[in-house]
Amino acid sequence: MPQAAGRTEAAERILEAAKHLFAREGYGSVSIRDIAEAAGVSKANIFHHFASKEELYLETLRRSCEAARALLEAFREEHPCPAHQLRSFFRDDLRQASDDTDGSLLLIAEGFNAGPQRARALVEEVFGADFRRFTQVLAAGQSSEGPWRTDIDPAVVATLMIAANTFFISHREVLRQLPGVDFADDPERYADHVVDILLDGIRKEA
Amino acid sequence: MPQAAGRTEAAERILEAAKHLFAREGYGSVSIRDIAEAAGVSKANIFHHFASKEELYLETLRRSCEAARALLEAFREEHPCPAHQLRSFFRDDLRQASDDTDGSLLLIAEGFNAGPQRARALVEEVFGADFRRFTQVLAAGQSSEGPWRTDIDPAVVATLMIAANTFFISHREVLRQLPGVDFADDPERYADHVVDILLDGIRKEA
DNA sequence: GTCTATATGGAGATAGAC
DNA sequence: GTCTATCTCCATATAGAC
Repeated sequence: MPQAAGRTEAAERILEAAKHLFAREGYGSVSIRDIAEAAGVSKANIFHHFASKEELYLETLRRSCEAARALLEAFREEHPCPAHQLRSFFRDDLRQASDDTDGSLLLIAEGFNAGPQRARALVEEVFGADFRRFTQVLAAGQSSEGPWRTDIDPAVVATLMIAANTFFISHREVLRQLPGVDFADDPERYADHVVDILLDGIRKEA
Repeated sequence: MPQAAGRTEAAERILEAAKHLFAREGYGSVSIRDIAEAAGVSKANIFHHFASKEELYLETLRRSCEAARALLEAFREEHPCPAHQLRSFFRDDLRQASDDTDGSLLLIAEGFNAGPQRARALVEEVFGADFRRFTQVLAAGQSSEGPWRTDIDPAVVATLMIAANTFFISHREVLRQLPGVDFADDPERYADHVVDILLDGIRKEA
């Protein structure tokens, strides 16, 4: 029962196991033996399907990129009110990341301290689309007669949202341990809180 | 010329090299040989000073924790206005992280997808103190007659600030590649933009 | 304290039978 | 396509001379 990209069923299991292990342990800490055991195949079988460990890793990365993009497309939904749009976008963003935690961790880890080449590729493949989505709705809200201040840099707000998402996904357990945090397992509540703050700030209306 | 904790000069060089490599490449991808070459000593010498690779890693981690805490203490400075305090705290936070990028990367990577044990230790050693600093100034600003809204959860704001810091440090190169981002190499400008948004939000004053 | 030399195991990868 | 058996190399770690 071959899968999507013409992969055999075993190859799929290998990719699944590899993705999970790479995401959780990191490339260097995962051995082919680990992956073989998790996937229920022999080591040699992995090299039959993939040229090298590096190639296997890159394939999991490619798939996670594709999945992220596909989910992003799926969530697209327009709404006239910019504030509503921002909230809906950010909720989607967190939901997508939560729906594919391993894939998200893989992408975040890949961007972690990456060099220019890898960072550029990542931005082109995933972060950039997300970022643009945010800056576009922000720019819309700032257009003439829009409801938002024009002295705020949309890039900063978009960065803040991506940072909020990234931290929530990659440091979940740290979040759980922080005193007074009761939203570590409720992405939607977290998302709403964050958007509330971004919209109106913490200062009282004069 | 022995250093602080009674370490010999070579042990210090080893720790320096290990910290840098672990921070940049990740534990699993760094070999004792790599560290030995970077430090200019033999492999055996490393095992003379440190019981194992794991122990060496843990020592770099301990030191980064200490350094982070020391820097945090050093920056402490009170100011009557909560908004000023928040800004000053967040600037300090980013400056501290920038001043010891390797140490910060080490701590962030350690928190990345950590299990409960490691996450708890990290929160007790570093993230917790930072988090508390933020929530305290927030709570102060929310006290009766304080200038801030009381319907905002201080924990969310603190999380947002730590997320903003973490992302800035660990995904710097991604930031550089994002379109319209001109603050990737200017922590203070980034910090000020972020605090401006947190204080007043992006919505126009009605 | 520092080194060279070495032990031992596991890594990534290949050969070849089925 | 899948396996067992094997190759080679490099990993962590130790022994022992200086």
